[in-house]
Formats: sequence, structure tokens, C-alpha cells
Amino acid sequence: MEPLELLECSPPLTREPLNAEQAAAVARVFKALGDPVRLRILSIVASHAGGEVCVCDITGAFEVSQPTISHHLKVLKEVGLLVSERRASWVYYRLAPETLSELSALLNIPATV
Amino acid sequence: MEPLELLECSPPLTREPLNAEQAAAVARVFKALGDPVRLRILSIVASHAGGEVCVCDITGAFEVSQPTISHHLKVLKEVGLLVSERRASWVYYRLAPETLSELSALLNIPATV
DNA sequence: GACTGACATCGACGGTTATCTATGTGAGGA
DNA sequence: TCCTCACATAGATAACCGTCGATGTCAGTC
Repeated sequence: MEPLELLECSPPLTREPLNAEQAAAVARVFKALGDPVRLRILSIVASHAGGEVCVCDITGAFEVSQPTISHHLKVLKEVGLLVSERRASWVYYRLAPETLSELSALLNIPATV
Repeated sequence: MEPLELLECSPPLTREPLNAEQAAAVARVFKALGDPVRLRILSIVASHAGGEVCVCDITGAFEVSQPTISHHLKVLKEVGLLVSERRASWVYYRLAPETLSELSALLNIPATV
């Protein structure tokens, strides 16, 4: 699956109404962002020096169980917000390029002045 | 309730990890955006000439029932994405100022070059 | 005041989701 | 080979959510 395809060709919300297909694709990503734990995970990854974090760095920052964190990481990965790579015993997550920027552009409103 | 307060003071995701309170406030808005029908409603309002639409203009664009549209409008209003005003028999919705821009800024990633 | 049209609220139902514990898997070390 | 550590998957459960039909509310009209 190519999670970003429809996202890339969706116009800014202010230009024209989204059709059903575009809306479904975009909503999928926003739904992933609509959970406090996932948002915090994303911000941990996004703000971390070096651009990537080990899962153990994330798990330690929350009170929820390790499988729950694993579940949230999977969701963020499935919608194209994160990518992962295994090195030895550890799995590292980093931001998928472009996805956040595309969302940002989608929500951007041209200056009214 | 002031839905925008925490949103305004939340740093971009890439600057520092969100704390639990910030994440909860932001997730609330993204959750509202995480439904295809609500996204389409928002894009209809955002892209409409004049900046506001009557509920009847929205209801006609979907196959879901009128109470369902009313429910979604309520959700979008509660998180501070839309505002409404009644004039005579009709209710008009328009974008709440700033909210979309704040979300856009939140997701924005500084250029890596 | 009674009727109609526009919209909101209510209560119910089915599907989804966040969380947990238990277990599986894959890699490195003794 | 066996153990341990890091992480993912499976299955269960309780809470949440999107949708509906029925009904309420508010404004204008006859």
C-alpha cells in the first residue's frame, strides 16, 4: 500500500471540497494523530536529535504497557507517518519524509489580506 | 470552554515532546479531523465563497442523514474548528479563525537544508 | 394558534479502538 | 544450546463512536 499517494494530490482544504476518496485517505492520517499517546510518540521521534529513536526510549516515557506502545507505533507506521528499521536487537523509528509537511500544507490557509 | 488555549501554546512537534496535557488538547482536534465526513464538511465550509454555508447546503452534499450531519457539525464546533450563527430559520457555519493555521504550524517541519 | 420548514437532541445499535495479559519471534551472549 | 533482552502479535474486554429513526425546538407564514 502507498499511504501517501492520495495525500499528495489532495488540494488544500480551502481551495475546493474534498471528494469522498480524498477525504477517506486524509482522515486516515488525522485519525492516527487523534490519540494523545500517538501524538506524544510522534513528537518524541520528531524532536529527537539524530531524527530517530529506539522503541525502548519511547516505552520508558509512558505509563502504558509495552504492547500498547508497539500497537501505536504500528498505527503511525501504517498511515505513513513513521518508518522503522531494525539494527541488531533494537528497532529504530523516524519520521517518514514529507507526510507531516503535506498535512501542514493541507491545513494551510492563504493569508486573507 | 476555551478549545484553543492549549493549542496556541503548543510547540511544533519537531521542537520538543508534547506533555500529556498538550497532547490531549491537540489530539482532540485531530480526532475531529479524523472522520471523512467531517473533513468534507470542513472543506466545504473552508472553500465556499463568502466563507460561510447554510446547514442545508451541507446536508445536500452527503448521503448520510440530517441528524448525522448535525452531529458532525457539533463535533467540529466543540473543538474550535467551526463557529455558527443563526439567522432567521437558517444556521450558518464558518471557519473559526486561526485554528487551522495553528494546526498547520504545529505540523510544520523546518527545512532540513 | 396551527402548520411547515430548518435544525438540534435523544436513545439505541453495531462496529471500532485502546488497553491489558499472555505468548511468539528474533538477535546476542554465556 | 539455552537464556535473556527487545519488540511484535494474539486474544479478550470495556469504552467509544458513527449512524439511524423519532422527537423536540425555534422561526416564519397563513
